Amino acid sequence: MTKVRVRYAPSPTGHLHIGNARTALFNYLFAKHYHGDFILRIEDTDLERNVAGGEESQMKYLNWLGITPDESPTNPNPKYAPYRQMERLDLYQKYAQELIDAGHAYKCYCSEEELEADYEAQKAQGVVATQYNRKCLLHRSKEELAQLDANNIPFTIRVRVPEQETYVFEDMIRGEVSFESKDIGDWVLIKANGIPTYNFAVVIDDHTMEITHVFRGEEHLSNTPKQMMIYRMLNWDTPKFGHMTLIVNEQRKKLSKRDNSILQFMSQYEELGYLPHAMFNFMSLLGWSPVGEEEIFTHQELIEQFSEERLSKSPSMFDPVKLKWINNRYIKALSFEEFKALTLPFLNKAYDLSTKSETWVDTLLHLFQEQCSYGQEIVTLTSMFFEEGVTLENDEAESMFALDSTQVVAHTFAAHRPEVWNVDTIKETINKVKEVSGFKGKPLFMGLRVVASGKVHGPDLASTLYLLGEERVISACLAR
RNA sequence: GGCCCGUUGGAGAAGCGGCUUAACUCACAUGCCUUUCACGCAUGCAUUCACGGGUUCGAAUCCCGUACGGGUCACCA
Repeated sequence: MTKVRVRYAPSPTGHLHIGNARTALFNYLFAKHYHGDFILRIEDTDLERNVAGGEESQMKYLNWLGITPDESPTNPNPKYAPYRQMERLDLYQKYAQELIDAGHAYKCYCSEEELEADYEAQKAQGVVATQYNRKCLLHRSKEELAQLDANNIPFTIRVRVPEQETYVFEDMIRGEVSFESKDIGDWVLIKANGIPTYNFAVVIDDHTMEITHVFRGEEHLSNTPKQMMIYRMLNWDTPKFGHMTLIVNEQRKKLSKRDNSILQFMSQYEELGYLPHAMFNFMSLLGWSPVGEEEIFTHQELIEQFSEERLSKSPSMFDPVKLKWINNRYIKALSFEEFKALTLPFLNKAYDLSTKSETWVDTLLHLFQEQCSYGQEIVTLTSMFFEEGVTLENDEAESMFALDSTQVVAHTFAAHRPEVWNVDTIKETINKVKEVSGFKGKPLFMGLRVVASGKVHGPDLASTLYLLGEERVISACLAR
């Protein structure tokens, strides 16, 4: 069997998007599972949408995720280089000319205005799936075409779509899929500016780079017959295709980059303090499922377990709750030092820590590692320790606060306040309160908690009181 | 509208003709543990797989139709 070669081919139009990242991930997993190569190719033929730094950003976040290309623009294999389409223009021209010579393609001098007018006319007649009317193939004389050419009228190169051909392929995910050539109009191979369209360039590149398998989003399914016809005309073998499910939002709509209700870029998750391995793990579950019951996997396990046969056909919903859950699992597994390195910058940015001791900060961080689901969450998780005063959070807190036992417990605590304020002495004091007041369990713990913090839930009580600070806790107790 | 794809619990999702009286995960509920909370652990949560028909001894799984949802129809990728 020939070596597996797959590619991820983004256009450098922005940051790495979750959909693209997942495409890259599955291609990578597939390649590594079969000990093949994963190639990064840049499809920069849309000059208007290219953004400066787009390519670097793609690489940066691929790298962040731990997806390392075996070949890329910055790490080329001379046999296949270059890896940017704009550097391969000669190649596309060469094959376009070959197709013209063979009668499979022709020059089209129709202007955009003409085309638009024609599409409008077709629509007026009730045609919804408009196609090019083949004016330049059928309805212009040789003389007219020569004249247009002599006048340097800009032209595109269109493929002459064969009559009555059927394009059947065995999709690695969907099984047999077929399309009819009559449903496809003569499409553009080379744009008027001399740059190839995606559907043409991708064929030339995949073939010349010896790509064996192509995993891409479902939105490319209907591009496949267009590409297949080029493979046929050039007498090339097609790679194997696998069309992955769309990632949809809660409204079951394809994730749109303009949809702000969901964070969709790797950069955003990095900024929020999500862990790359958790993202990697989460995305692997978007349209793929493992064999067993476990859902948490390392890189290596994912590579070993990955199988294209377990790729799903139905759309997968992007579930931020599950992402948080997975990320929390990874955060729990962090060493305290790692957790601190992750969260401290967020804390520092949000609050003034200059008056706090290192012990105080460490105690705080220790307390929340279990429940923290992403770096920045530490800010909201710990907000009560940076606020002035106490606000009862809800009805439950209010009724707890109102209990007589609560008053007794609070005053007893204040009366027996420890000489030195730390977690151990506070624990001793709580026990002292138990002895003196006779209250234990819920009335004791909840009472103190609600008086000091206004909340009925929270981390370990002694640590909470310690962090809240002696002055605040005692004055709150006395005020009750 | 043409073409293509999908439809399993509150959510994700397994299932590929009998081992399924439908895994697993999240969420939710209850119990245990913990002097409180959280963590953890245990248990519960679809008599049913969009709907209708068919094939079969047997169907969530195969076939046909209907409904609903989605994708795509560019000189974008």
